[in-house]
Amino acid sequence: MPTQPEENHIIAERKQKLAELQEKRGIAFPNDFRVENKAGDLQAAYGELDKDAIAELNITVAVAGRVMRRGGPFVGVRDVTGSIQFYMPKHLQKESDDWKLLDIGDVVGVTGLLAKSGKGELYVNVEKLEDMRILTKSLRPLPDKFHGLSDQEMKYRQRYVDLIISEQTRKVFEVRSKVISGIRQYLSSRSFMEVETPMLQVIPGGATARPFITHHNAMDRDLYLRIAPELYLKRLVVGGFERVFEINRSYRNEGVSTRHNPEFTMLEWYQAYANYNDLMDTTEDMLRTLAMDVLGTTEIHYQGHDYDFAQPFERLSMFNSILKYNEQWTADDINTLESATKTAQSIGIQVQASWGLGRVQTEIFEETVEEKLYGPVFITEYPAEISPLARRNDKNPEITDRFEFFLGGREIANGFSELNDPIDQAERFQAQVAAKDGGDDEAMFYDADYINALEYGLPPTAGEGIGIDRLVMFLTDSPSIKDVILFPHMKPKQGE
RNA sequence: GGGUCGUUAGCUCAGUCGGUAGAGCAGUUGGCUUUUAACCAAUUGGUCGUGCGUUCGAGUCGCACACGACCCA
Repeated sequence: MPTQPEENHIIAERKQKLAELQEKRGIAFPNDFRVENKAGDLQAAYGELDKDAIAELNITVAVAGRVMRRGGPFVGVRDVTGSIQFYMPKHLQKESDDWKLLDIGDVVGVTGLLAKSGKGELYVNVEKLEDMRILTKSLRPLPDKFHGLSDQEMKYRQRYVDLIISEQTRKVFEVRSKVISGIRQYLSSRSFMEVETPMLQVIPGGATARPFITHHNAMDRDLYLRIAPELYLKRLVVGGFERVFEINRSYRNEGVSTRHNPEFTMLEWYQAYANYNDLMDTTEDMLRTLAMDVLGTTEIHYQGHDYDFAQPFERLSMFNSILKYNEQWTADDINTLESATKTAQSIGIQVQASWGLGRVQTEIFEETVEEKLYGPVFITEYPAEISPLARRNDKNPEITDRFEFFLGGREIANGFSELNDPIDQAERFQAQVAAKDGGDDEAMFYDADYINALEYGLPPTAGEGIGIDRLVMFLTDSPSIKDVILFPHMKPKQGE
């Protein structure tokens, strides 16, 4: 496994340089430099002017950043907004300790006159010895300036190095930040209130998933990390906050893959006096708005396929989607428990005796349809059997007013009209408990306080969750969830 | 959990049939001084992921393990 050693000759040399800085300047890590200008602002304001025009302006600037490139007397410096170079005249090179001890990777503060080189690049012309200072000596060499970091493992484990080196990586996380602030803005402007609900829960609810267990020492009892905020958010709607949302982490004790990280970020929002059709409309509008605001276009390229959010999103029932993507079957093959079981078994699904028609259809759907759903598409009419928190459809109580939203063959969102009948909800919890007792460790717990809340009366409400990580993957053309999480889960290395 | 591939200098990578460990970048020294992956000359730098085995001899062959990537469940 590739790892940087504690020490090598380059690190030893740089430590020696740091000691010299300490000796010659007294202070090795100064913190008195005042940044007056950002590189990106200077490029935007003066980058287009010609050499003489800039000289006439006679502007003194003070910039700071990390040294990324050295070319003789010219040194490229990057700050959070962009890059600019400084020029160190020959006579100062001979006198300046900071210059002699300078390495790529050091953080410098530079003051001088703004100028433009013969090649048309802006630079800061250093004129006095004290105007080029090493602010932070970097002891570790940066990766190859041309090839960068190609080792995926090091990119994930040492993200700080990846961020220093890779413009592409910085861009991904800038998009992520804009997506999240864009969602906040979108919902806030529509009178949704942002709230925070417990991550440490006595009864983990709101999803079918295995939770992480942790321990509270003072109470001497186990607690669960939440698998979803759903049941708490609906308690708030009971309390009268008619529109609430939360963007935060949930935790699921599952395997790690290109689509799963044990901790992931979800948006959930709940709206009283709305139903699942309203949610689909909102989802469509929100994603369209986000794409425009964050990427500046509704046309998105993801892993070899093109998508256009300007077009209406497809809506298709689960039942019809199975037929659409499996032309060899007719409705009769999947519309009774007997025929659907036969169909499921024909494609290798091990049908359990306890499964009803809805569960069997869902398994067929997941096996044969999901990965083909490039979308954007809403799959609707999820069976009640696998939707223990969703409202039953008025015409067909076997299905619910629920949908899942797919992009690029992946589930991105899940929304439904909320089940607000406390008696039905209690029965469905009991069915989940029975499944749990039967060995399904993803089944839900019985949450008596949630039933209590429903008994006070949950207004007719619709709620939805969107996986932010997967959405950001899509918007940044990232193949792995690890690419959109700053510090993704990695196995500890031996000895850690 | 299974399969395939990968792990060699700080970084990016070569390494033939099993026979003294290589390059570019970075570093060091000197030169050059309006460069644009700066250039010129010289030069330093290695637990070949870890362990065991086969062999006179292993970066190379075998087995096990660790971590990662991809695919499958």
